[in-house]
Amino acid sequence: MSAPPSTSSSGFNAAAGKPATIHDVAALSGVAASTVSRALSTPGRVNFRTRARIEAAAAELKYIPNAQAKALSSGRTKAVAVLVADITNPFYFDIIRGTQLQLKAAGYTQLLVDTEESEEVEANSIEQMLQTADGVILTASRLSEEALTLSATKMPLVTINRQVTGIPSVILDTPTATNQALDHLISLGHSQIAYLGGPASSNSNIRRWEALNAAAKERGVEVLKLGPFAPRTYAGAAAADALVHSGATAGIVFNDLIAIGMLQRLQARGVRVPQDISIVGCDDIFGADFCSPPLTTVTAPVEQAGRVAVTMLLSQINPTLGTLPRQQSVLPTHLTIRGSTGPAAVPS
Amino acid sequence: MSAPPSTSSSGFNAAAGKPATIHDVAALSGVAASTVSRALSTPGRVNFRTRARIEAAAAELKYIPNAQAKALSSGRTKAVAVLVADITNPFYFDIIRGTQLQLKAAGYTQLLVDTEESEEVEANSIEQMLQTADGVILTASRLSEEALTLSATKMPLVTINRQVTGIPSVILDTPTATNQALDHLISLGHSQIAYLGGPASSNSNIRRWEALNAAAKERGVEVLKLGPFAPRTYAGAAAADALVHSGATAGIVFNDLIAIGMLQRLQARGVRVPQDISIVGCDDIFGADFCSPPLTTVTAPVEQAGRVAVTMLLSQINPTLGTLPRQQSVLPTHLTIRGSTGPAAVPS
DNA sequence: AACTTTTTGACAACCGATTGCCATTTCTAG
DNA sequence: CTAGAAATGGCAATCGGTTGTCAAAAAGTT
Repeated sequence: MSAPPSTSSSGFNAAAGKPATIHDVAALSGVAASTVSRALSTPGRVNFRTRARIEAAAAELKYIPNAQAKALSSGRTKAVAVLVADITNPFYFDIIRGTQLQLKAAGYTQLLVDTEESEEVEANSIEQMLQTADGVILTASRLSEEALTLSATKMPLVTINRQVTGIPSVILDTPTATNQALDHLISLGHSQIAYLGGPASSNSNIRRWEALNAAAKERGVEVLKLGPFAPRTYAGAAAADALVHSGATAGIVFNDLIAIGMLQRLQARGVRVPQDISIVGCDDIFGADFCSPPLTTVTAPVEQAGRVAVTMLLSQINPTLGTLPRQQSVLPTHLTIRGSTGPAAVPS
Repeated sequence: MSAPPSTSSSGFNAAAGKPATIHDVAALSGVAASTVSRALSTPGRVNFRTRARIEAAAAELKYIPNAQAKALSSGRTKAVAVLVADITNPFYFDIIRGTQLQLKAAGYTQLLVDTEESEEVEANSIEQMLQTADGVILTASRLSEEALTLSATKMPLVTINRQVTGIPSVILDTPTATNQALDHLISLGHSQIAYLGGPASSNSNIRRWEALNAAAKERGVEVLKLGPFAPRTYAGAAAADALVHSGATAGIVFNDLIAIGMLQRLQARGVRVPQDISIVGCDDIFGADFCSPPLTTVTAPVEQAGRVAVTMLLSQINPTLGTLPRQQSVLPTHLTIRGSTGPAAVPS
């Protein structure tokens, strides 16, 4: 049957350059629009032969379902928002990479949102995403427990590095490895150790310091707390100066960004690493392995954290698979020893 | 007036936990839904007092317009897709950062898409985005000129580092600075110079090599072409070996990723940089300043490229402002000299 | 005061799907 | 051969807005 150039009411093919709609497909295959919808989504709901016809028509017209219309009528957007505090930070890039990969594999779109380290922007973004996304992944949330719990009742939510009862979360277990770092330094003979802290509002920072402090007490050494420092390389200068001034021979740093900045500053000041001072970073970001000296750091599976978060979120969004969605996932970390740590300087 | 607990037809307030709609706002302020729509979008179209009432009602109900519905009826999604070839590459992160910042400032959402270095995935993604986004930014497109031109007729498009007549583009003028790099090396006494190329399908790679080759001829030196190498640090090992084997005393490398990988490999092999071999990178990515030795490289305003691309795209999407949208924007780059280049080794 | 011009707001038709409900048709079984 | 179940496809309402059209109201003119 060749298509007659019908001058009838509404042309069923995309005469204009406009993309084909479900109605075009319906017209071409001689069924109702609803049937097309069912054929394409509910496999068993439509006759085998009919479906074949419809699929052929869809292919011919290069039909691509309109995401907006789909979202409006179904309530599902097939999009997930990933909120990061600061897109400038390489740490988040690894997370984004992980979420992107996993979301794409599941056919979801990633909405990247920068909350600019602001609690307010974060809250607004979540509110906004309520309608725009099927779920949200919060990396290093600044929100209060109450606010988070409330948000979690409104939509699927997964946090990374933020633990709140009742909210699924992915935790990078850095405290454990930070304690390893402490042991590492102690075994190298260090006794004056400092912790160079990150933002006061950072949950990871608090957890890490508490674990470190407790571990230090256990081992009978004292750990000095310095900071807070902004999680940027340039803050490393201040951190380095503070460390030198404190008299400690080793520093455990909130993250690699600051640690790398410290390395540069120490070098500029003529302080040798690790001969004069040892430095331990955290995260093992891009660059930690090739800075000078290569950074001893706590390696965390950051990208994997992003992937796991997506998996948990999706199982929350589509609870079909019988398996109960995991509520929590703790990812192990480990200490990677490179060149920035060494034996404590012998007091001359 | 206190709100009576009316049992009338449809409750106008969000009795359930559902977000308020335009109808709720309309009911609460006693006007039609269309009036609410106009009050909120077309400022002068609605009476001052009425608008105030509506805005108050909207605020009270915490009304947030539904993005999907808006998109469906208006045809505009307020979203822009940014296609990157490989989200793993730090280079793209700088672009993403730039686009994110600028898009957010304009109230647009960024849809991040990884095309996995595949022409097909890229083509599909564009097709998909036709309905989902108001415009697309293509970073380092792999598509043919015809395909690009065709796509550009269907929706607003801006390319980065890809020049096709008729399509607005942002070009990072690396060739010019690469030639500076050549002069730099020549002035240091190098005469055996190699270009370590990137992916054969990369447009930047081709442009850069052509410029370099032409410049070399002008200056009467010979530049050897090696590669292609994948734009990854691990490819640096092969690149380094190839460079050493070639006998050249200096290498101009496709990008910093490879260059940094080379630095590591050369160090492992005991080849000193810059004493034995000089290396020039490209892009000045995160890490180029603190690797060992710090990398001499072509600094490109990558983040700015992202921002400019967004600006150009938006002026294409909203041609209101009278000014003609710029068709092309060439961003200057410069050579940043650090520690990886030095005088040519005197043949012993 | 009568008439024209401008504002302002409501009605209703989309946008492109999904989905509950119902009418056929087909298959199975009694 | 027919009643009843299962499979199949269509109608129409709905999602939450936008926007063209038009009537009513307000303002301005003479």
